[in-house]
Amino acid sequence: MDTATNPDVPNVRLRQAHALHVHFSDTDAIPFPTRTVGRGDALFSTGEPMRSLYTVQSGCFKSITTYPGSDDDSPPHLQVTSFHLPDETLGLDSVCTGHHESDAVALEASVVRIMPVGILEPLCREYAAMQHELLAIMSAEIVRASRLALMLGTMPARERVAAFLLDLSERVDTHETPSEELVLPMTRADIGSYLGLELETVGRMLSKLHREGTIELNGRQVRIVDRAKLALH
Amino acid sequence: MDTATNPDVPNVRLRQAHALHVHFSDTDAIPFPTRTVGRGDALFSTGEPMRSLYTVQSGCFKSITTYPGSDDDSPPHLQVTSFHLPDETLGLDSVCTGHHESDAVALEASVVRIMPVGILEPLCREYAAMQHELLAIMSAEIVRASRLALMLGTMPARERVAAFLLDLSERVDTHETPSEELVLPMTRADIGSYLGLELETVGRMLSKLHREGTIELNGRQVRIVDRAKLALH
DNA sequence: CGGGGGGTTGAGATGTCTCAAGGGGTGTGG
DNA sequence: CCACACCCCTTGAGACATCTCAACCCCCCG
Repeated sequence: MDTATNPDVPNVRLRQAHALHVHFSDTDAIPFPTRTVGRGDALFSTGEPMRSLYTVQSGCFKSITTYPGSDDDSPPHLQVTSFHLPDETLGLDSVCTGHHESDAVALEASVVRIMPVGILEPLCREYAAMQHELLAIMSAEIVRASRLALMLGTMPARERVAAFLLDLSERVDTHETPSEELVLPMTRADIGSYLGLELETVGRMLSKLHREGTIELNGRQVRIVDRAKLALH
Repeated sequence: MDTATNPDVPNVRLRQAHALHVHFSDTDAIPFPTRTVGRGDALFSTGEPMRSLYTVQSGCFKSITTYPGSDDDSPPHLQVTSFHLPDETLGLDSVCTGHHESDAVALEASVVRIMPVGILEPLCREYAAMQHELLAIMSAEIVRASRLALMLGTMPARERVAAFLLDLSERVDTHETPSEELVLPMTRADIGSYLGLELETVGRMLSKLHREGTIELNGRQVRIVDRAKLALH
């Protein structure tokens, strides 16, 4: 069942073992409809019945999970659980209950491809490769979420921010080589929520990395100067 | 695609929306082989090729994820990413790469049912309900991992321990009603690793809950006295 | 020109970690 | 049967990282 070698399943494209993002290569040919979402608008919201899976074509999204406050009047916990760049799939957390378990909000004007489940599941039953792809995507998502949990559980703030930058830079690469130049589409608060830090802490760590010469920093513009040092702590 | 109402998919059994654990009800009838694992032994280890999925029949496992240390000589990060009680499924993180991404270690003498993927995938293609179950289980796992990440990112130590106890008590219930009495099969260090805390902190929080009368505590024996108060912080 | 969102930086409060000591089981070998 | 070692757990005290609160800046937009 090795996706790299199994001749029965040639179409799973793992972007990078590291980044753990995949997309449906088979579906590229199928003329699924698209939808445009404005900055700050929700593609879907928690509790809505799931109708489709979505693949980002352009733009960027954040997924927000709500956890009911311990008591009724206390504010519920909120957290950004993932960011979704082009070619990545949204909505996988909803398969188990049939309802979305998170909000998907566009960080900028974005376009998604809509893959209705009514079409997807029969397709999967018919084509082994397709079924395997869907399973692989979901499995990758499990690993991704576990990695995040691990990071939140074990790494200090500085390493979290560094790892975040590295992960992002590897995911935005359109060519084979990761790009050193990136523009963060999200706020410090979004990053902090994702990393389990306060926005001030995120800012401080970015500033520190800047002062040390590991990155260049200008608002949301980041340039990775010393990738090795970034990975090395 | 609502698992509760869709007549095409009657067999998904969600134990509780909260616990987010499911099992293959269809496969109960199939005489899959079993395997016995001794306390402390690994059911599988990171990097091994995946051959099967496993369902716990009796006993308990922990999944350990390894994250390579930032530099080569520093010790790698380790974290317990989940515990697996009877009826729960192990090995789902390996579908994407075809290799196990974690170690599964028995916390006590345990028995698992072995479901070879070579049998499982064709089965899924043939039976819509089966396919849907597998997808639902994996999706549930995504939500579970995201919840864990959320908890690690936002909750203070005390709430983490409380949530852990509640989650466990809901998962061990063999009857309809959650049991107030539970025996923790794992060490404080295991719990701490899972919750992103040090073992001393876990112990202190348990002691504090005990002093407040929220739980009774005697080593690994826990009795939930005031479930409401436990949930309420 | 005023307002609001996003970002930076500082200083004190606080929660968790670290280090350390000691107690209770259990298994093993003398 | 005892002695010892080892593992697990508990508790304390100080160190440290991050959070909290606050002030200020910039920029964009109405």
